[in-house]
Amino acid sequence: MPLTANAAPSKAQRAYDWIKAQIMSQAFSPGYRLVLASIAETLGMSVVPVREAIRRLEAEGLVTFERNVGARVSMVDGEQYSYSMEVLAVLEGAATALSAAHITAEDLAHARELNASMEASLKNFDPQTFTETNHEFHRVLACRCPNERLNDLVTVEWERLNHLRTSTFSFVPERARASVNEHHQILHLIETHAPADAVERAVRQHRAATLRSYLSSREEPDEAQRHTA
Amino acid sequence: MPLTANAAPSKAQRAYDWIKAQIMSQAFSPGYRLVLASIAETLGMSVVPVREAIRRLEAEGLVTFERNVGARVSMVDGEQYSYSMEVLAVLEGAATALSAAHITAEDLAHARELNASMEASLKNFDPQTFTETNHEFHRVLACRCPNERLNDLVTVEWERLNHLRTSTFSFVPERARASVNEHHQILHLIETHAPADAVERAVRQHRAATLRSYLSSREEPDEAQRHTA
DNA sequence: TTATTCGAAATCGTATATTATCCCGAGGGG
DNA sequence: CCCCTCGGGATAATATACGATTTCGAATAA
Repeated sequence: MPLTANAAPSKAQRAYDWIKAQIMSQAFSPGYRLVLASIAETLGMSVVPVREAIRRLEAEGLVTFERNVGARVSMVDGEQYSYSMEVLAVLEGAATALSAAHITAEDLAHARELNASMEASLKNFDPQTFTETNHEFHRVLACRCPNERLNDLVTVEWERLNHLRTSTFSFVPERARASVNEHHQILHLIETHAPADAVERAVRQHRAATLRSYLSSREEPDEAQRHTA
Repeated sequence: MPLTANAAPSKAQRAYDWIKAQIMSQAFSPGYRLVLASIAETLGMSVVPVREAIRRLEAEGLVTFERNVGARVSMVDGEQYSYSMEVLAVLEGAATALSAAHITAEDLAHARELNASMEASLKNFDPQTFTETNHEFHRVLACRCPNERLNDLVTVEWERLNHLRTSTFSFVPERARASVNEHHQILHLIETHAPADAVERAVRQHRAATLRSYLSSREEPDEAQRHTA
């Protein structure tokens, strides 16, 4: 029996986890060049496991790869951001609808608590915290979805959006209040056992509204700059 | 300029393409053990590119990996098959709805032709061909969807289902006729510029119906065996 | 007979070494 | 002054080598 009952995750796995963490924490921001040798040295391993880790991240869409040039953290331009938001609207809507029937009273209480916390933080608004709590809120509502595959896809899409600090609420703080109110409505629908497609519509429109806020906010900066300029 | 205008796709890429092709063509069927060294030898390369290829396939869910043991083509049990079908219903519904507004007359004609071909092949029914044409039909309807990310996800999910020859029509040939009829309805909705959510509902229910046929067909074999036993 | 231990074969995991490719700057024509 | 060509440095791509782990069968003891 290998006494390594501890862990010994493979180096490839460690590399994967580490790089992903760096990306999520914005230590590696979009466009950052991932140099195999230097990452390998930092982690005290050879380049082989690092390459494998990067391949996996590539397949997940977190990094882009160019032959003979190397990998970099994916740039997600406004267009791709919109695409991912749209996809997330669809996936999360479906996942939440499927989850609704299995939501427990504790889940609802937890979600309510999270939403209350978001409501409370509307003054002293911190986009970072707000976004995280928002994520947690939706995760709680969707987590009872029995379709594991769907859950995975929701997670991947969240991560894809999250690695941009672009989290919409940084751009559109005004959207936060409306968001909290829509959360109330979604909770109400679930609590009253509304039809699944009503839940789905509500969640999808909730996210679609967030996307619209983001998109219209990309127009205004031009004007704002024109004022200050 | 490198006169290698030819191609020279990287070996890692070649390995990826080759393995994926083997899986899709059922040369490597679910559960097949992917041995690095033998694949490397077959392709005339070392194991390193093969490992990278497998890591990418792993991230896509086509193969599963176990530490110190190796990779094998993913087994997709009935449950996972259902999950993927459900996900595909959601994704394809959304993609087709978004695509509908941009569908050209040629696209419609092409789709109609494909459906006619499916209808014609109802006698001399060949599940394999029918499934392929069915795939092509839906691809044509969804391909104008401007959301690239959504298109990618639809493709991945299709591939995930496809590498099982389980293609539902092998189990439930009776479903084929109903399927063709539903295709007519979907075409009609798109042609008459029905609202996007009507198209989405139609496509989703179309696939959900296929899934139901599959699920109920998994009950009957027991009875059939009881008769013959 | 059955359970257990030992060991060899197969295969994976990782490091190191070698080759190929790209990027960029310096130097030579036009 | 600008364009082209030619190296050198950085880095990726691949090969080879070796150590580590699992697997499985055979030999042995209960």
